[in-house]
Amino acid sequence: MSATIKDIARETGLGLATISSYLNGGNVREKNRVKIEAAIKDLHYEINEVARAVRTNRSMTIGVVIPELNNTFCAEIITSMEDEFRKKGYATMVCDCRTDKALEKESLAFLYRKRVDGIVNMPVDTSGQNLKIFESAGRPIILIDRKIDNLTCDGIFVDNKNAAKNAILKFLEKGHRKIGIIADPSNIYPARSRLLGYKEALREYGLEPEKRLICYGDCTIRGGIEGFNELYRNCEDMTALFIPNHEMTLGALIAINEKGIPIPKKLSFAGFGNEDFAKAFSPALTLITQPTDKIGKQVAETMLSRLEGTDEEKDRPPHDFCFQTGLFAGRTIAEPENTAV
Amino acid sequence: MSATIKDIARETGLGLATISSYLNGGNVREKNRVKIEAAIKDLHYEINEVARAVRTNRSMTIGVVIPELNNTFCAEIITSMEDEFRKKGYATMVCDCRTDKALEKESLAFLYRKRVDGIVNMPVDTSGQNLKIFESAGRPIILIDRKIDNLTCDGIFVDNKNAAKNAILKFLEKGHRKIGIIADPSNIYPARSRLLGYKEALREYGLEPEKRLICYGDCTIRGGIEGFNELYRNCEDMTALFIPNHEMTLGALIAINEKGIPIPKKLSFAGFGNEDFAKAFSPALTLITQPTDKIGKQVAETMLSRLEGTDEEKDRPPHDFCFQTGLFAGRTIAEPENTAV
DNA sequence: ATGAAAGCGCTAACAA
DNA sequence: TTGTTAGCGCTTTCAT
Repeated sequence: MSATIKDIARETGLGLATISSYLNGGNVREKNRVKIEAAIKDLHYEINEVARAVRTNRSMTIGVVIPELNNTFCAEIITSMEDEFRKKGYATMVCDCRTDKALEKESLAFLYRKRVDGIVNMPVDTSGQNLKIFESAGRPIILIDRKIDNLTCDGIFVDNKNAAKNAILKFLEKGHRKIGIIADPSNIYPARSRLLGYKEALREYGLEPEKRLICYGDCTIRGGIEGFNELYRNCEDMTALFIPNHEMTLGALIAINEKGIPIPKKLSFAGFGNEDFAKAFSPALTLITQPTDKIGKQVAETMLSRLEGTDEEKDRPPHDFCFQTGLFAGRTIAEPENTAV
Repeated sequence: MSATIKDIARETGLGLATISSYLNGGNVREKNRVKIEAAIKDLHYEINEVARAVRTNRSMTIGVVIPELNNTFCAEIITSMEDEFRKKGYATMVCDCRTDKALEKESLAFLYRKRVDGIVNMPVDTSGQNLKIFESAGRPIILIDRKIDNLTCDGIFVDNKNAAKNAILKFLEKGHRKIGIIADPSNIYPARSRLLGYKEALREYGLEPEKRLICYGDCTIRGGIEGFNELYRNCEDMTALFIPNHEMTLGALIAINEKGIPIPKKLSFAGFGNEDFAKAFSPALTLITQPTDKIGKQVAETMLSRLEGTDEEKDRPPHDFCFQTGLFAGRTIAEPENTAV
């Protein structure tokens, strides 16, 4: 259907190697360059990157497996890195595994069959088993947000412990002592860190974390709703609430509205999200923001240096990058109603 | 690096054709099937779809070009269709063109070079020029949300006129007469339709649309903020506001909050978005919801029938699908403060 | 059912 | 600089 370099060769009377050389930026006699360009235009020739890929063993594609595309954090990161990848000629194949381990495994295998040059993964399964095949094939792996042991790969993380700690300290400074949290139950890196930050902040104020104030929810809107309801049932004295995840933040807000609890009058609130989201609320939400754009760019930069860098860059030992979060100070943290306990 | 069918052939003592036949579901003697499967496991063989693609001239990839991934409407549709495509073995390559015509053109060419089997586009440029190459290569094109003339392709749309009309009728029923709208200025299909719905609803109530109540904003958060500010400046008597786009809805809410205008006491409000978003607000927002999941599934189904359907399905004349929107009835539409004009 | 061989569109080594 | 040729990993006739 479409024209091939053979067609160009025939039309120009030149050999294949000359055309190929031209296409790859090699030196071609001026006279021939003109001829080739005319033929390309004439035949609407566009290079076939699939054929090139089979020959060079480089597909110029990057695979990405994430738990939910429908998740601002993921979508923002992808937007940012896809841009960088495309600029360098790489297409991005994104698989949304719906936070399902089996689907994640399948997606990874699927992308391997597509021979992606590198893989970016925000892993649900942290055994690393499904990524081994990329490791043995020498294809770079970049992890986002979650660590995996025994796997040679770079990682891009957020200082979740500090993020949570700072938010809780804000509450404590205002006089709150009964601070609820809906934590992520999974044994993954950011989940543990966030809970750790919560506990550390409390201990700095000489408080021991209370089990009943810590409740668990999967990182979905539904998880946020159910988590809040559970917390509300068990802790009538809770004066502040922290939600360390964007989707659950949305869920908790839904549940809080359903119960008609006024924020921050009856309950102070801090969650995860971005600034625009925070400002759309009245009063504006106090939210921890994640530098998604930076994360995406760092993922791309790291991947590209593994793929196209100098030998020294390629062989550099695995490196972890860690970004600090921001805090958008809205108006949802007030003093508790009864400071006199 | 990775094993090839040659390795399998050597290990089993069989010919290439037999292995290939096995991989493609052909008949293989039981004894050989066992041998092949053992070798595959032994060598960690995974089929190389790039090589297969160059041979079959089918890359098993679908290209998608959208104006913004960071846009719930787009992200939800992609999530839904990517799922369907992957189930059938197709990977999805998404390019976010940042609502930039030049970048869209480049993305389309980029994906053509990757030889995607079909292209899904929510076009920024509605000239259709950039899609012609897919048309002549016989690769199916599916348009989302916006029409293009003189292009043989299917389209999946939303009944925007009705959506807008219904929202405006809600306002009118409550007694509102000064209803503002922040419209999309572009001359594209859904933009025009939404404005048309606005006007139709007013005329049904014997009202002539007032120019000063119609303001324009590009479909971004910033556009929503600026649009509202302009409207607010020019129309102090406005009692209701309709925003026919999700991003601008967020922007308008931000601007409204900044001015401290209480909703719905001083201003009734309706916008675009999804139910979870609506319920997170207090009071819950009245929003028009779009059936993104259905849209995504329809895109995939239509594409797959063009790609793998019977000859009759492949040659069926272009078809437009149109979905109805929903209306989530929140509590942001109240009676205007001064019904007695 | 299986094997031999050609070829998809391209790159790369070698010669000229 | 350019042309010839081989071959990337696979599928696909065509024999057998």
